[in-house]
Amino acid sequence: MVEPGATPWSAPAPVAVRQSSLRERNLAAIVAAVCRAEVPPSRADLAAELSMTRATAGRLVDELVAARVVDEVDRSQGARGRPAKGLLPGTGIVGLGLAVETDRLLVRAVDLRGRVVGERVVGSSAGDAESVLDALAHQAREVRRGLQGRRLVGVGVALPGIVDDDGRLLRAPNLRWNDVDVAGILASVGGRHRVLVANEADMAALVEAEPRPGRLGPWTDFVHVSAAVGVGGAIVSGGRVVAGEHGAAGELGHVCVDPSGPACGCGSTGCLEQYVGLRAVAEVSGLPRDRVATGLAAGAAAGDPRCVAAVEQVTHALSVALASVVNVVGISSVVLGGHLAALDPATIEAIRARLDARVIGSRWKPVQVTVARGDHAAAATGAAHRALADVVARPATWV
Amino acid sequence: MVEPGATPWSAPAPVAVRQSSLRERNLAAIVAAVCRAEVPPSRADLAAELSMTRATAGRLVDELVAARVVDEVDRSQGARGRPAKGLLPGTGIVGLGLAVETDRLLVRAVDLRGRVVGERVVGSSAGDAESVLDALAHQAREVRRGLQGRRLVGVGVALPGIVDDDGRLLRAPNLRWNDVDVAGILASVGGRHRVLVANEADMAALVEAEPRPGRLGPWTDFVHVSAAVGVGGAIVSGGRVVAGEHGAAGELGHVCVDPSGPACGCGSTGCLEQYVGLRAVAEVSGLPRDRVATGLAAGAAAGDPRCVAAVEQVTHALSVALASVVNVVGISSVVLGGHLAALDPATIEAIRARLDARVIGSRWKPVQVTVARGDHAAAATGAAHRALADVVARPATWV
DNA sequence: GAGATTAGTTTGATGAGTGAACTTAAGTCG
DNA sequence: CGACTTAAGTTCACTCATCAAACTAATCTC
Repeated sequence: MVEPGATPWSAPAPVAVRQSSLRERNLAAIVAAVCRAEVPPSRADLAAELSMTRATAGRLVDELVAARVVDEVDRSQGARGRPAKGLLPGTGIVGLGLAVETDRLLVRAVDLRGRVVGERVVGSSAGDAESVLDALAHQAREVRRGLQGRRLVGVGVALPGIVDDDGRLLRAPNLRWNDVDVAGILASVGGRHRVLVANEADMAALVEAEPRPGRLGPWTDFVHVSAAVGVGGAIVSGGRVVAGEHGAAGELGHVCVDPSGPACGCGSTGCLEQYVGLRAVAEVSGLPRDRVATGLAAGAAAGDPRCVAAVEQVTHALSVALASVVNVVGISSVVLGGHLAALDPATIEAIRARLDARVIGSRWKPVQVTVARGDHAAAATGAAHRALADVVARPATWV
Repeated sequence: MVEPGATPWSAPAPVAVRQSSLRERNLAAIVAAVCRAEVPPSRADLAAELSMTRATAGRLVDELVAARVVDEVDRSQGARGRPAKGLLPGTGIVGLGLAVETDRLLVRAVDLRGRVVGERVVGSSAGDAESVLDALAHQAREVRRGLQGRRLVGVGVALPGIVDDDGRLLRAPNLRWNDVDVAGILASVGGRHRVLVANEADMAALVEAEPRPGRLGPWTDFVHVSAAVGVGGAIVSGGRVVAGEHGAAGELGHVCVDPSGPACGCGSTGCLEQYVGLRAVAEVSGLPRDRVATGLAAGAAAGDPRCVAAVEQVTHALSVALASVVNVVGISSVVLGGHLAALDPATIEAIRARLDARVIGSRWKPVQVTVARGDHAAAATGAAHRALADVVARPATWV
């Protein structure tokens, strides 16, 4: 996953900054502050928080209001002095999120406040990439038509596979797609906007990190496991999804649990996916695939021996694989998503305890394990957030 | 490892930027450009490269020259026009790097050009932390005394253990130290400068990424394995060492190779360290510990069955453990250091090939495996670089 | 030695933020 | 009810870093 502005982190700017960069920077600071605020701040609040003068804050906010990136609302409360006008992320700015899942196509339009302002979900007829993506594009255009004068600022696409920097899907085993130019095929949906393509696990993790655009959730550093037929993952550090060289970071499904374990489609043996993927869990537990999420914990609680065995297998494999991950990336919170989000608290605690035993740093900071918030369209929401992230990061281009 | 203050320019600034930030930023851009240049650039070269005007470049360079952060040199070559004055990183700026190893204490003074301008190596009498660190501080003061008017800008300390953000060594199994306030004990060495403490693997990786301060080496994204009695590691992305929440990232030694393997001191089982650490390799190969680096490859080549077995064990364990790491962090280059740097090319290739088979992204980007440059004081050099990094990142505070 | 060429410097203009004074729109209190 | 207090927002002159362009300096070429 590539960052919006792509000037990496804090690297010494490769090129000089000029006066206009100052303004861009401060516009971004204001948008970020408005997005993360719990209550709508006034211009004066922003000036104090960002240690700029009221004059500057006022001028910049005026520009943002004109561009509809922030909205003014009445904040009539019985305070002394001239009443402040509260500022909120603009509802006139929306991002479009698209997702291809193994059996569904999703489109979501989300505004800067994180509200869903348009949605479509359709079952996908398995088929070749071109026709499935055409169907998706059609749905997206329908959602776009319903936006009623709101400003579309970008399109994100979440895919269950490995994606390169140019928006090409290199490989999606569970879709049986190889080397598909997704960004190119969907370009028409974005109009003049770039179509941002990324792995669904990264997109889902984005929502976990930022439940609303520009507003960090309770977790800013965690490893996100998103389990379905395939097991993916993402590493989030400081509220940002960590990319690998080719956006290939976070392939948790292929961390080795046991080198003498079963062969995996990836060419290796004993991969995590072979223990906790939907296919494996369904087989061991005897549950049909679409009942695993809802039925596994209940089955185990009821004493069904196959369900108990499946839960034990999941617990064991996750604790081994995640311990390696936590030791390597030094991030000690884990969020479980997909069908793993339905595990019961006792199992979660068992995983946590076994992880603690294997993690070298747990003595100073115990490992935390939680489950993802239940959003049936996390990846699509994340894709929309991804599109909106550009406005939050560089509002100057939208003013 | 924590970044030097660095207000990231690209991340949403938590606070407004003002005119002076512009200057700070552009000073940093110039220093970075001077450091990474292959030939000493002129003011005009810098202006062109950074797309600022010659006027601006000239003024900022003048300030840096006055502060001795960059030096002017004659660049008399038969070119037309007024001869340019070349610019090089200043030799008047030095960082001090300290390292505690299991049997040695090292101190190195390095200038901004990456030249060693002072060094001391002494054997360490095993002892309690306080007395060992006092001895180290004494050596450091001696080196500092020999700096002859150069400006000391910081002190870095490399330690074989886990370190927290405040410069406390939490745990160093191979030194048998626990919870030592290293930064506090060594504060006198730094004078008014902060003492920057980090894991030796991170410091060594820094030198691999940046052979000279501010100048990236051939690898900017890699996983660095530093093997000795303990096995540590560091993840370098974009030329920067990735920190975990508590600088605990990169604990490669405790990635699980086989959950049913031997117990490890960390409380887990089958950790990489139990297969490729100096202790394990010495035992399997029958070589004395201090001969492992030099004798292992030779022994295996000569057909010694114990050495062959040791090499096979190392090959197997590294390929399993590193595959997980590469899949998780999405970085496909691996640099082997410590006694692993002495493995012969055939073994390196065998590790590479087995890794390729296990890495999900290898189809698009084959895994690369190389060995570290042989620097007997990599950690101390890295610590000195770490101290100098602050000048490169924020020269304005030194002007 | 005149001319060409490029490095570096000087000078005034521009744009963005600062500080302080000013205006506006409430609530408070006699 | 009207004067006073309080705080938000606005205006305006000022500062500072960069830009643009003219100018000076030093060397090579012919």
